[in-house]
Amino acid sequence: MPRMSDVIEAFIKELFQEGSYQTVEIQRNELAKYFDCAPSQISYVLTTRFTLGQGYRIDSQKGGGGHIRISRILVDTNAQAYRIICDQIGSEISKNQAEALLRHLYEQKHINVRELNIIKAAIDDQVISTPLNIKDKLRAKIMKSIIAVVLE
Amino acid sequence: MPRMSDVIEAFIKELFQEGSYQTVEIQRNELAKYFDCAPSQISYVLTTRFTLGQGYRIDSQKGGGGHIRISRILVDTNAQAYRIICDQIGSEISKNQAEALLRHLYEQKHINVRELNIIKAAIDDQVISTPLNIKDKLRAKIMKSIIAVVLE
DNA sequence: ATTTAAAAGTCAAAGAAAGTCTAAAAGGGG
DNA sequence: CCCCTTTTAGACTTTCTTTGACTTTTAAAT
Repeated sequence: MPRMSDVIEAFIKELFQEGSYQTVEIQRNELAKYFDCAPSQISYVLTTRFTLGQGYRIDSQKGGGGHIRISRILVDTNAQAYRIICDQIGSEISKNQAEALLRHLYEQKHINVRELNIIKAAIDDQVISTPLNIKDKLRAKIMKSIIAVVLE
Repeated sequence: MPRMSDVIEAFIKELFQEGSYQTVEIQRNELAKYFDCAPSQISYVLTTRFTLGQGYRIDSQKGGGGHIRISRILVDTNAQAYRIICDQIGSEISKNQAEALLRHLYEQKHINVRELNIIKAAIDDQVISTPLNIKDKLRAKIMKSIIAVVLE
């Protein structure tokens, strides 16, 4: 059973593909009706899968004729990308968030598959598990260190 | 009576056979129900029989629609090389030893400069420094995990 | 201006997985 | 037979997803 959230995520990313838009507009209730889910699930997808670190910005308007606009952000320098990503990572980051971020770096062709796998291997949950439970902190540090290299 | 764990192990390995997949996805509760055992027994089988050293990587997702993905890495030729390197690494490795090893991998053209730098970034002393002083242990785990990828 | 209705936002509870930890049971070697 | 290791079971925890009730904002209608 595929997750609804994944389906919705894929659907929205499809919209970007078609005609290679930088911006996509949706109506939350419409989309919810289309997928037969709660409107707040659309919000959930947006906040977990279309974050700044993943290269998207959301803005929206309430009220009649309201809508949600999802924009792919353009970063012109690697330094800028680095800063945004570091902000997103913060002082700790879960496996999931980290992988979402890596997927984005891959999609943007900052890293290739092999590099993707190397990095995943480095931040793997089992690998960095320690007596103290500081996995997420550790992962954040490793990620930042590596990303500095790949955006060099 | 054959051990349940062995049966489950064989079953999962069967799945790899069918169609020669490199990756197999299971649902822990499903499988447990199928074999009429505790879900945690599935976990037990995975942690004892599908370790990195045995050439597998596990990766999972909790929550609705969650699953466990088991990937087979390292086919025979490289498996041997891998074991040798792992033995060399042991349960801990200093920064210097690690870098010597990486230099060697580089000279043997198993990794390129960029990959070398990525890996160095991951095992950097500052990066993996922890409250308890388990840097070298941590580094050993990270190295082993990454090397499995680069020998793939 | 005021009201109304049509959006989107928020938050918390319920649900659906997998993970962890420990105790008990079963095997196996000496 | 006894001790040590491996296996099995189960209770409890953590993480992620889904749902729904309630709130806020705003355009349109009166």
